[in-house]
This record gives sequence, structure tokens and C-alpha cells, in this order.
Amino acid sequence: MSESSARIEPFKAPVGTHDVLPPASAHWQALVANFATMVGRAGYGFLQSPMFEEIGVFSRVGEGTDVVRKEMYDFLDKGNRHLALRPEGTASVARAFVQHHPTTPWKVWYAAPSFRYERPQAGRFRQHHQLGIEALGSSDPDLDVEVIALLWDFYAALGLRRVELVINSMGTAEDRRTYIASIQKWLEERIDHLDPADAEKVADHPMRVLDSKRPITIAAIGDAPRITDHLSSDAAAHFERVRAGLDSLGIPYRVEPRLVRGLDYYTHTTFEFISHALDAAQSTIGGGGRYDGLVESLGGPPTAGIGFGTGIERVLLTCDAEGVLDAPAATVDVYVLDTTGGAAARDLTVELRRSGFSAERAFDGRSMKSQMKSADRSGARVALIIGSDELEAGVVTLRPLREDRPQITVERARIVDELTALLSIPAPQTSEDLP
RNA sequence: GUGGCUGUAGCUCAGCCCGGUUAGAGCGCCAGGUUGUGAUCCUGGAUGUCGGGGGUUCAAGUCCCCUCAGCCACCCCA
Repeated sequence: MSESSARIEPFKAPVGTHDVLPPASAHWQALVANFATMVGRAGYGFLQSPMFEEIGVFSRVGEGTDVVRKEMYDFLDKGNRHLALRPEGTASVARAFVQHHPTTPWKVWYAAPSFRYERPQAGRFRQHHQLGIEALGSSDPDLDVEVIALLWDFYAALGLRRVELVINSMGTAEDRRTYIASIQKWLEERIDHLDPADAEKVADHPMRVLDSKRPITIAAIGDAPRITDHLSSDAAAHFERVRAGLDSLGIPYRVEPRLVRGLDYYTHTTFEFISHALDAAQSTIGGGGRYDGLVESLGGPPTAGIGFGTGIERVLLTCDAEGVLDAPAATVDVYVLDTTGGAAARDLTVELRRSGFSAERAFDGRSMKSQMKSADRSGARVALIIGSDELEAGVVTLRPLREDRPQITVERARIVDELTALLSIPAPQTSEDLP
């Protein structure tokens, strides 16, 4: 009422960030758990690394990319150290490898936030989260196959069907340099035929022109030289082995010589997974590749490496679009109702949880009817009722909520046994047949 | 960084074009429908800085300006 009381402007999450609340957060947990299980079976161990690093860790490996040049959250700390929030996962892992020099092959996975200062839109945020793996210390093309197969199988296990795998090879670092020079020359000769927005990129990022969405440019570059036609024999053999492996495993893919990844460090195999269920502009749900020079560029020994990252938010969007990953069923075993003041509920819920049950209760001394409603909504299978009669007699009433069975009165000492018996009956598939 | 659209109860939205009593609906939430029991139904109830600020006006959710946020696209990428 009074104008004198100062109104506090409510805080909101920063631009491009969001809270993940229950029940939706259960999907998030399930996704991470599925991923951990899958890559764990393949020998990848969990790596937890800081979400900020000295800025050089990122700038050294991506000085030519927008992700590093324009989108990093960098800052000076109180000790005047120039730090940056992690814009992508691989550089941090490579830095950890250089620092700890573990034995190879070193196979790790992570679930970590990444930060990029961009304008948010569908499937794009300033803080997003990636699940990823990295395998360092082997240049065996069969490792490329293992890595790609893991991501393919992850999506498949989620039930996703409209995901397309696209692969390319950048060849060796030398192949890549040679190709960039030749494509640049080729584009310069035709620069007047390109869309002006793409023409600007020719000088700095000629390969970026190749995956342009602009019709004018697409028409002009139809017969541009393809990197896959200019690989050295070693690189061609590597790529051939990768393709043979994917074929052998029955993993469908499309070779796309114009596939250009956003980070500069890739050599040999690069790949992306595209969701055809998303109609948003951002349909890449995961991607990665080999980066045989990355560790060296961070001061480590020459070390081959390959990995991928997949965006949790985008995968969940895709799951939503494809109608998979249903909300997990409620897991409440027993809901405790107490109309005698709450002390019995207070003690019993704790005791039930100590006995291994999931137990919920109502607070604030609400009516029996109200507490029953809450019990129903909680999804609990059994209601444990303590009214004045039960309290006096030292018993409780157990009322099954999901099947047509009579409620029973049991001695307090018998609660665990009786509850165990009630819960051992298979839960009904639907809630249609409530009493 | 550029552009388009949108911001009204917890959620989804109507009202805004043609300014005018206490700002509405559905869902959700809370309570009640006799003495202790979950669907449905009935009754009642609570919650609104009408994104924020400024301006025009006797009067603004409604008109104008600025700003912030959200969504979408470019760019870039997970």
C-alpha cells in the first residue's frame, strides 16, 4: 500500500541462461545417467575439470574462430589473471592431459556447462551443457569408429530415429593447409558470383563459404574442389578405414565434403549429427572429430586425439520433438497422513526412509481430505494414515491407492513388513482402474 | 552485433484497434459440501508492479517515446 516502501526488482536468470526445474529436470538426469552408463561400458572415465581456465587454453586452440574471438566470457580475477569461462569442452581436456600426462590411450567423458556470449534463440543459449568424450594418444582410425559409434548408439538408445550422421575428412594438417590455399584461390577467382556476405569470408575463412546457406553462393560453388578429392594417401586410407568400420557396424552416414566444423583444430575425421525432427535453425545436436595437433599446441607432446560433444539442451529438444523420453513414473512408495498434530508423521516418515522406502507427507496440519488429495497427486502407492484412533491404539492404517484392495490396520512394529508386502504387488500399468 | 514478433494472475490467454466505474476466463492452487479418506461434480476463496521508466490526457492495461526481457531469424554453433 504505502508508496514509501521500496519495491525490490525481482532478479531473473541472466540472458541466455535458464533454470531446469522438476519434473523436467528428471529428463536431464536420465540423459546424463544413460550417457554415463554407455561410455562407462566403453572404458571412458569421468573427468571433472574447472569451468574456467587461463584464457590461453582456449585462445591458443581457436584463435581463428568466432567462438574464441567474439563469444568468450573472459575476465580478470582479483589477482589480475586473465581467465575465461569454458566455451567448449575439448581444450580443457587437452590442458588436463598436458598437465597430468596420464598413460595413453586416455579415455574420459564429461558433462559440463559451456559459455558463449551470443544472442539466444531456439536451441542456443549463453550457458549450455555438453556431454562429451575425448580419447587421447591413439591415431588408430578404429578409434574414430568407436567414438562415432558411441554417439550414434547413445541417440539410438534414447529412441531417436530422425538423426543423420554426416562425416568428412580434413586430412592431415598439411592436407588441410594445402586445401585451404587452393579453395581460397578458387573462391577469389569467382568472388563476384558469391553472396556479398560470403565474399567477405574468403580472405579469413574460405572453408566457411562452403557451408553457406545462401542460394547465390550455393549455386556458385557447386563444382568447387572437394577436400576429399585432395587427401594425401595416408589421410585417404584413414578415412577409408573409418568408413569401412561404420559400414561394418551398420551405421548409416553421408559423406559431406562441405562439412565445416566451428573449431579450427580438426584433422582427419570430422562428423556431425543432425536432427531432422528440429525445425529450428540449430539442428546440429552433436559433433566432433580428430584433433591430432591440439595437445602439442598446448605445450604437450605430439599426441593424437578424437572426441565429440553433444548438447544436452538440443538433445532434449529433439527427444521432445520425436516424442521419446517420457516422464519417469513417480517413485513415492508411501505418503504419510497425520491428523493428530504432525508429530507421528514427522517421526514415521524419517523411520520409513531409514528403512529404505521413499516416503512423503503433508505439512501444516491440513485436513484428512486435503492430505489424501496430496497423496493421490504425489503418485504414492500407499497412504499411511494416522488419526486419533490409530494414535490411541498404537497402530496405523495402510490404504493402497493404486489398486482395488481394502485398507488394513497394522501394529506400528509391523509397518515395514506389511508395507513391503503391499509394494511387492506389481504396480498397475495405468491409473484408469482406481477403486 | 543486426533485424522481426511478443511481454496482462503459478500456467495458457482475452481485453489494447475506437483511452473512462473495484482488470477477466480456463487450468492450477486453497477451503468447504456434517461427525477421519484420493476421481467427477457443486460452492466459496487467495494470488496481478497489466515487464520497467517517462510522456500525452481530467482519465492509460489501452495512445506516444525509451528501456529491459522473451521468442524467432541472420551470424555462429551444442
